[in-house]
Amino acid sequence: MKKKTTIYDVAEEADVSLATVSRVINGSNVVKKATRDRVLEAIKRLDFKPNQVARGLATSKSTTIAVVFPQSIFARVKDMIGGIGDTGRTLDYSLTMYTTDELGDSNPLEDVIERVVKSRADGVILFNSQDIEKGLELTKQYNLPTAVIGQKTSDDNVCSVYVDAKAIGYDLAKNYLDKGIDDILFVKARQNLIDLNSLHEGIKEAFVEAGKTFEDDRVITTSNEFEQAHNDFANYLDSHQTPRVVIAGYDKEAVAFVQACDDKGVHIPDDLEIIGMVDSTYAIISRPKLTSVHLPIYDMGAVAVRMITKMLNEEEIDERAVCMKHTVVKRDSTKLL
Amino acid sequence: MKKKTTIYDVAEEADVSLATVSRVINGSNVVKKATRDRVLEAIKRLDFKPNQVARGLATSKSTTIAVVFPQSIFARVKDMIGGIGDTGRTLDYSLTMYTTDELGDSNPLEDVIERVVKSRADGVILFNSQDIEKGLELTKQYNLPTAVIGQKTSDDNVCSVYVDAKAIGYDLAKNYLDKGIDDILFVKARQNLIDLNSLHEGIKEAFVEAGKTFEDDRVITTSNEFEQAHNDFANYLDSHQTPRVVIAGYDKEAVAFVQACDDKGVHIPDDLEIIGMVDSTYAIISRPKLTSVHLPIYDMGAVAVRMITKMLNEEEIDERAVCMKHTVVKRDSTKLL
DNA sequence: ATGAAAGCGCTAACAC
DNA sequence: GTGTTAGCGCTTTCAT
Repeated sequence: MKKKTTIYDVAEEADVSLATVSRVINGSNVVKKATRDRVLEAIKRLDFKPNQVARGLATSKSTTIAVVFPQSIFARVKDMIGGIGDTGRTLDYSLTMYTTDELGDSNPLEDVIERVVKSRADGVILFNSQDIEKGLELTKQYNLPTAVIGQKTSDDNVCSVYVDAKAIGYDLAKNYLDKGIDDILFVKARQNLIDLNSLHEGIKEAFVEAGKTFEDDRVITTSNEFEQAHNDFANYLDSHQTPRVVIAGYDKEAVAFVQACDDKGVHIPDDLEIIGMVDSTYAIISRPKLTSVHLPIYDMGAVAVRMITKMLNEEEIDERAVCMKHTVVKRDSTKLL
Repeated sequence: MKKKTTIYDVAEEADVSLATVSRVINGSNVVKKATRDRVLEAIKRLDFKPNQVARGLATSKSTTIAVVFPQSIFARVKDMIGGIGDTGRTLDYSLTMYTTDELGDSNPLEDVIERVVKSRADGVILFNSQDIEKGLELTKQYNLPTAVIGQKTSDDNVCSVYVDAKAIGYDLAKNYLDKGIDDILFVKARQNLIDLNSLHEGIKEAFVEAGKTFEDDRVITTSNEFEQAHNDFANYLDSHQTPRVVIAGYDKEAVAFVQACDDKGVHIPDDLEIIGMVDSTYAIISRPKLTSVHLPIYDMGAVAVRMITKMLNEEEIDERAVCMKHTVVKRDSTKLL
């Protein structure tokens, strides 16, 4: 294992001091052109790659952002990974990946954040989840710049990117209420991109405005596991009157509901209309194709990274909680929308 | 922003030298119990977190493994991320995430590896892809321990985890050939977990053994984009005789084919049998449910990390290319399997 | 415009 | 057992 070439080697090769080499690689413009060229050439000749670790120690910055993922989210966020990855690369930040598991028992968010702190990441990206509050407390305590995806929050050290979940719920419910339909079922499934509690609030609000109430028994909470969800829905349909409209927290569960309807001979969209969320491949695969709330996933990831870097560079931040625009993509599972 | 507490602070607080503190946090067993306790207490009192960056500089190790992902893979590997994440955590390695895009043009693997080298990761995990050879050349050149997922390779500095794609192709084809069916179509789609070229080889081999040849026009290459694939298949069915068996490189494409059949009134599995790969949620969502080749995704991720750490610690490695067992999960899209 | 030297926070010889 | 000290590879004053 041949030793890595260091800044000293380059300095010697170019016959300058290491300070000058440092200046060149950091783009300082005080270096004379001739000298700079000589250094650049030496760098090339020796295939020198500055050691980020040493640089990190010297500057007390790691140019690293930690991304903490609920493991389950991967299936639905490939585009977001794209946004995060591309932006990190563009801004020259490394991304360290931390996973938390579904239930958060064996590897709670708090432990993960401890790790992040030890790693000296400059900032961290968190996803909306049950235990995010505890996480935010910790990042505040460590003064760790934080971006939250999927939930509106802000603080001294935290920014967020989210979609207006309340409006989604409100608009959807109001649309049907206006048409005299109040027979709505809300399928709550674990979801880290849309704050389902707010969405629930929105539905309730629309009902109140219409002089009605959205009862708690119009909410069904289910598993993220397809067959399990499918089962739950089949049971539901067996034991309840078929609702007229289903608002599902995530496309996958919407598809499960569609299939349960299919099994029971409930026709979509004539007997029942259903709306999914996220607008993932599941929405397109479904038969009938799913009407779904589209989220600007890629951009949300990109914005999250950008916000963190702004906090790090103490750039002006006009909005610490950025609301991204969602759109409802109408397909074949609705007709009165 | 209050300054982080360092090993010096702890040393002072505990009234020992920093060397002793270092010994304590590194679990050296030469420290007297009383001293150790005093140090431990000071660490707790000051909430000291050793700086991994400084440690990395001092040891010339980053205890970091870089994971390079084709961005597209995320949707299908959440379990693998689980395996990688859990194992990394257990072994106390950080994981740095690098994404490459679909086409590899704007962010070629080579550039990513340059970044990895700069970051001083101890090792790197790569996925099977078109341009992996160039990547391996580079990691060899930099003497960077590498684990490849999804393709059999090995070298001085590289290990791999893979499934026997050739056997998958061979077994599947042979099964039908033995039953007198040679009307097989192979759907090739981009896939980073199974080496589709080897799979193709396997099919060919079974044909040769049966005294036949598997013609090149029995292979259809398609997009990873669902609607596009669906379209391609619809066109195919319109312009060709309907095959008896379809082997699809990935479940999503298999589902697209199923729907194309559905549109044309081709009955599955009576008229046409179809087999998917990976055994993802798509296989279960499909109607009829898809027979699919199941991969031990989580374990593949875990093994990849473990192999790298073995290389790093110069542990004995009995097998540098580990073949994982796949299984065929029979569901409703086949009947003669 | 360039060099010398003092850190950044930690590990690991080497002393005692 | 514990302390002293020399690095690890780089950035950044401060001189020159």
